[in-house]
Amino acid sequence: MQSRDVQTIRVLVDAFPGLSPELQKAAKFILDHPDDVGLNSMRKIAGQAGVKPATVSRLSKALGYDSYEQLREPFRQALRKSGPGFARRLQAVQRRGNDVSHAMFEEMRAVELENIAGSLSDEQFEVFEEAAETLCSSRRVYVLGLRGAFAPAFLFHYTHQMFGDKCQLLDTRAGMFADQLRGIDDRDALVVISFSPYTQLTIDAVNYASESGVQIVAITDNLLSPAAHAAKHTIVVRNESASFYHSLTGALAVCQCLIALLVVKSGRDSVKIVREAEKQLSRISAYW
Amino acid sequence: MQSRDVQTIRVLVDAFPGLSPELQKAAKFILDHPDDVGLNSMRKIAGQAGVKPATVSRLSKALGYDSYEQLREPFRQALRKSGPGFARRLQAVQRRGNDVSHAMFEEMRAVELENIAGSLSDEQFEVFEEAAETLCSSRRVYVLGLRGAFAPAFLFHYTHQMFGDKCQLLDTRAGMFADQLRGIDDRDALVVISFSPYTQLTIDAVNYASESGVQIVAITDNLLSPAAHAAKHTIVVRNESASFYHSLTGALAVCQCLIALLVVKSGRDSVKIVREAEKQLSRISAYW
DNA sequence: AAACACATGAATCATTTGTTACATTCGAGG
DNA sequence: CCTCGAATGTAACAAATGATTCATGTGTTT
Repeated sequence: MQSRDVQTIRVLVDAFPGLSPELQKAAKFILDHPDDVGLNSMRKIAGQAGVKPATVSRLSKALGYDSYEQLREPFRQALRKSGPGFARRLQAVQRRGNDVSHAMFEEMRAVELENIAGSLSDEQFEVFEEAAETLCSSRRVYVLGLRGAFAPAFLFHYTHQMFGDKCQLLDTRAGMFADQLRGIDDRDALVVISFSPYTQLTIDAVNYASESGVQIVAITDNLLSPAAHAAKHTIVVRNESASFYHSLTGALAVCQCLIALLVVKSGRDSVKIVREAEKQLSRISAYW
Repeated sequence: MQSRDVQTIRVLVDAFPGLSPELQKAAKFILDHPDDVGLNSMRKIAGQAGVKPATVSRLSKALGYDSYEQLREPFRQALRKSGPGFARRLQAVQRRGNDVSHAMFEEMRAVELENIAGSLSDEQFEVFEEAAETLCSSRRVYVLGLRGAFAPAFLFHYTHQMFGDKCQLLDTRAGMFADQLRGIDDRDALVVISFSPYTQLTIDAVNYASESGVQIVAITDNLLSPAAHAAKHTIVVRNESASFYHSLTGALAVCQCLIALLVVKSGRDSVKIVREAEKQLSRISAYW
């Protein structure tokens, strides 16, 4: 499962038959250990391949590259998990002279795809799992998201409320914010969604909740976020944007995902939930 | 995000509060760009982090490592796609009986990626473009989304309001719904977000707006949707879900994209908008 | 205000890295 | 046998890297 899509590999295979024995030895090692090429120095590669450093240098030229660095670069890019976003961004900026809107459109799509992939990455699955566990076993679940983060917070609450009544959405309406937190303790959980620049009120609420022993699930943009400081579980969301404000697509996806895991853990039947909800709603003629 | 399971990251987060400002700057960069740490030299890291090379060296010691190489090693291991990292990943997945959860997690990611790609498809770009044009030239922009669709509707309004004051979010609070639509005519536009099963109230509002000659931009799941019936522009959103309720990720992405195009069309400077908004917010100490 | 600890920056050092010029080896053809 | 030429090894070089030392700032305590 290595980096097979490096174009250098094709160059290597094609040129292989015409190479001298020592160069072939070096080439074979590179084909067998592409990851090492991206990570180690030329001398290390040469050592592991049982070849002199100069041979690797010569191989680079023999393949048509100017230097070992040129041969190495594609392998390093392939190692990156967060794709070549920067290069693509630069390209998009350059094209902005021609068709501003369409270039931006394409860039936004690419960025949003990376936001999703980055936010729902396998590395974070365990955190999702544990967070869902915590939320499942807690008495009440409070949800807090202000400003832009209110959108995913709202959806979390709205969806959670469809299969359970222990979720409460915190908001600032009518200045009743603090009242909503009264009586919370370590049997409760708080889902806080906050991104830089962090809202003071959110941080205050998190600190208060933390002092009350509440289990906190932070959905934020950074492990060092003040929202994550007192959190038991921190889900890091990617919120890059091609426009002027942070994207909240990743946060929304995370919320939906968390809810889905929560439903599974609670042992509820998903289909049944929808049925019930729709039946109740149609009774009050909410549907078309 | 990226390779989170590097134990160094925990060390970094734990030690962070006790670090000096410059060391924190370096530490933050490492947390934000773990891949780069594995790939680039200390001097490159320092340069990108806006810090002197010596600072990164000092950071290594401050964290308890003997050298930068020691701090770097875990990141390099995490980058390898084969080798010990792969085994560890498998182990993590196999642990406990969370196969079901993990399978669902992976499916959700895949589905959400398709939702984004499908909603922000090239075929729809023209509709985006024209819709943005309509919204840009209209007197007022009303936004309507009920139930789950309220999340993207809210974000649309919230973001729009940052660079213009002609946007109004329609909601059902206090039963004042109809009052908000009073006085609209063909100089106004309505962004309606609605998915099956369509809320009756939404459809009623669309019909009323349509009779008033309002330009309607429909963000919905189907060209035949009742919300799209009277619409001038219809953006079709993909809202597949691996769980029990429709995904709204695509709708949110669409809203963000629409706003971005709107900003471009209005000729406003994106950076300036953010500056102004942040300045105003920090003045009322909303930030941390 | 003085003294102090500490953080930061600049400069320096030894080491490592990639390249290249040169020497050596090896095999084929006269 | 010798020579030529390519392939390979060796060594030397400049550039870059990481660490360390020293000097300068910066804020705090007495």
